Amino acid sequence: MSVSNRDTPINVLTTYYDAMFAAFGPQGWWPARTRFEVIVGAILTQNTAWTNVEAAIKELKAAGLLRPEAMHRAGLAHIARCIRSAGYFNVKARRLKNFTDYLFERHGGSLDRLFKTDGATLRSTLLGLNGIGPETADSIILYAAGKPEFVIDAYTKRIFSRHGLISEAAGYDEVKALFTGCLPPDAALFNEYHALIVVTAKEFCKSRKPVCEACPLKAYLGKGAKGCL
DNA sequence: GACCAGGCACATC
DNA sequence: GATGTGCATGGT
Repeated sequence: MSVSNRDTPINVLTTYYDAMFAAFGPQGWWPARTRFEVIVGAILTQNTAWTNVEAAIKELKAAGLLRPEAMHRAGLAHIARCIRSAGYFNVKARRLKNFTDYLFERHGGSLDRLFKTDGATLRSTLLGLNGIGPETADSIILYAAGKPEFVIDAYTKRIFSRHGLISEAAGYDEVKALFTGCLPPDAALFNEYHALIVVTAKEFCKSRKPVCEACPLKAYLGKGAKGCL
């Protein structure tokens, strides 16, 4: 199958999905055991490599803080010590606590109760919390609550701007509109699509080569594209 | 030793 | 509204 500039955006997005899925198969994200761990990971991975987040989550687990009530009771300094490896540890400790404070003050500490609200209300609620921006909110809604919000991250912007499908300067909502305007609001589809973008980018987009030979999206780089870098 | 990694809030203009 | 800056560790 080929993609050209004359293709409709929906055809392009479908083709890209198929190519990445053929290369990597179903991802079944998020890489976490519980919904709370998804939320913690979403905050800790802000501007941070996932390997550093994994070490921090391991520390939190060892300290028994990977449960909402335990983290809610814990001191900021204790949390910060545990998440040191994830960087920005003072900022992120505050952000984690902001979330659990809200969860206990408004929902009795119950994620079930928090996630019972509809997607749009949940999103504006999360965005109102200090430390939760668009990407973190959408990650929580999609991967912890299981509701269809498409997640836009640095990988998504990088791949799709390199391929000429969005402007390099496009903002979060603009990029998100490309996906939500073309794809049905299906949480399972959004889950797989974003996960496939991340694994593809991690595998190939860090290469210091103009074109990554084995990249599943290599064939779809436009003729005017400068290459993967 | 520089550069980068699945952001976000806040100050300033 | 757009732009700049602080936050910080660990891998390449």
